[in-house]
Amino acid sequence: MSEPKLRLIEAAETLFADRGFDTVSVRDITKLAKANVASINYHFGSRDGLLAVVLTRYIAPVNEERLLRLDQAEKTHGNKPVPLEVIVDAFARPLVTQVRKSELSERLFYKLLGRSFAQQDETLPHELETQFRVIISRFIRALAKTLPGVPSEELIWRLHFVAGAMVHMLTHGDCIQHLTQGSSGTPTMDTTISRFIRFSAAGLREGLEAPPQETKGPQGLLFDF
Amino acid sequence: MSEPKLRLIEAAETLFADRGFDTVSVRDITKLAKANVASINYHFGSRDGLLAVVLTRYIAPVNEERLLRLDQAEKTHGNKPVPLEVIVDAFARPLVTQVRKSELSERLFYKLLGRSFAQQDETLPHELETQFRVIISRFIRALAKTLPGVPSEELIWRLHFVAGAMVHMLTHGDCIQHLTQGSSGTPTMDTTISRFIRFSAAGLREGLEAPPQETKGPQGLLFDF
DNA sequence: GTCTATAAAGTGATAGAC
DNA sequence: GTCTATCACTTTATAGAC
Repeated sequence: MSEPKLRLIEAAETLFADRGFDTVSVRDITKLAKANVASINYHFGSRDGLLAVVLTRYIAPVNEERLLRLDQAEKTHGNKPVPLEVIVDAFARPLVTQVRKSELSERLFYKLLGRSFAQQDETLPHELETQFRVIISRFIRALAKTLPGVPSEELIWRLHFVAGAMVHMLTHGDCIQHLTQGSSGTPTMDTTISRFIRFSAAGLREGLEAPPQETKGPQGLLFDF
Repeated sequence: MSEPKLRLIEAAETLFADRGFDTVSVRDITKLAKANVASINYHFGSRDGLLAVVLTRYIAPVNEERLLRLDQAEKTHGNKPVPLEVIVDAFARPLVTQVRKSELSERLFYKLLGRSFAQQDETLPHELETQFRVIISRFIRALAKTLPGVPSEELIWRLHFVAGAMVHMLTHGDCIQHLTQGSSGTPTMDTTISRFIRFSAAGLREGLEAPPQETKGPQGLLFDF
């Protein structure tokens, strides 16, 4: 990847994260990247071409890592169901690991991904739409194994509630952090994700009796939230 | 309110709900409303003036009803803590009651409110920003009474997870409904809200032991989810 | 209140020189 | 690959006739 091309991508990421995908112009991006106005069309064909690159760049690795972690968790647990906390962890943890591989600040990275996950219209590259379908069906399958009594329609809704909570955490995280700050120093995304996992797992588990002693083994051990 | 002015508002609601707040032009709106291009500036001063009206029109009543329902619930429960399901119901149920008072279709109404709740930048009218702050602190207070062991920082995050799940339910409800449909007829928003309430209450309750007999009275009775 | 015409600025994209 | 100049179009807003 040529250096100016990368500069355009990074400028676009910054502006899209900050102001949304619709209100940033080609001129805004080229100005921030100190490139000339024609460069976006030269390198990406169009503004939409650049947007597709930006949308895909971090989400694709996150989605890959989600599937990898879920596979790994299922291998670890043999034919026993994977604990809900582990499933949600596989869903959310890749955000934290991928932010470290990026050049963006934590704040911008999370905003960008939050906006991308919330995206629904035809702007979304076909590749990502497919990925999301795979992710959903794959995680639903894992959830169904852990929660055999819950109908799949119910599971689908619950997974989307989890996804919604995650998107909101990403897009509003800085405001919320600002609201709560002062009480206990600077919370990092790690503690936030822990909160998120505990909340989501409890919501997913809803309706089940508190795990009695005999099922506590597979569900409660080896897990330190 | 003059009739053409109302037509402009309703056209704007339809288009904003469908395509978002940024990509709809004054011309799109006046065309759909069969009004003159200058009419928006005449009636609302500017495009932003109309947007502020649209944003406030349904959210303000929803927020008022939220507070009313929560007050009512606390009165009903005397000095006992309000069950989590009742608190979440007060938070979400106004969506269903207000959709009936609107002229919009259910689908558009929910999309519009979802987009409005997700809004965060300076576009948000100052009045709404204040309302949201009141709502959050009021519901946090109620939650703190029901969950005395949970630190307020944790409660704030959990309430925002609930809000995020709600926004996602509103904005993606039609897609999700489409995904799950076929298995059990046409789910209405009422059943979806029930799912949402059960999920959210369980997430909020996380960490507490399953309510033993002596606390089951105030928490479990008179409630039919 | 309604309408046309138009101002003033911004938009994405491209031709063509270097 | 880079850059300027420019095209064709859209944007919000407004002046001024009716």
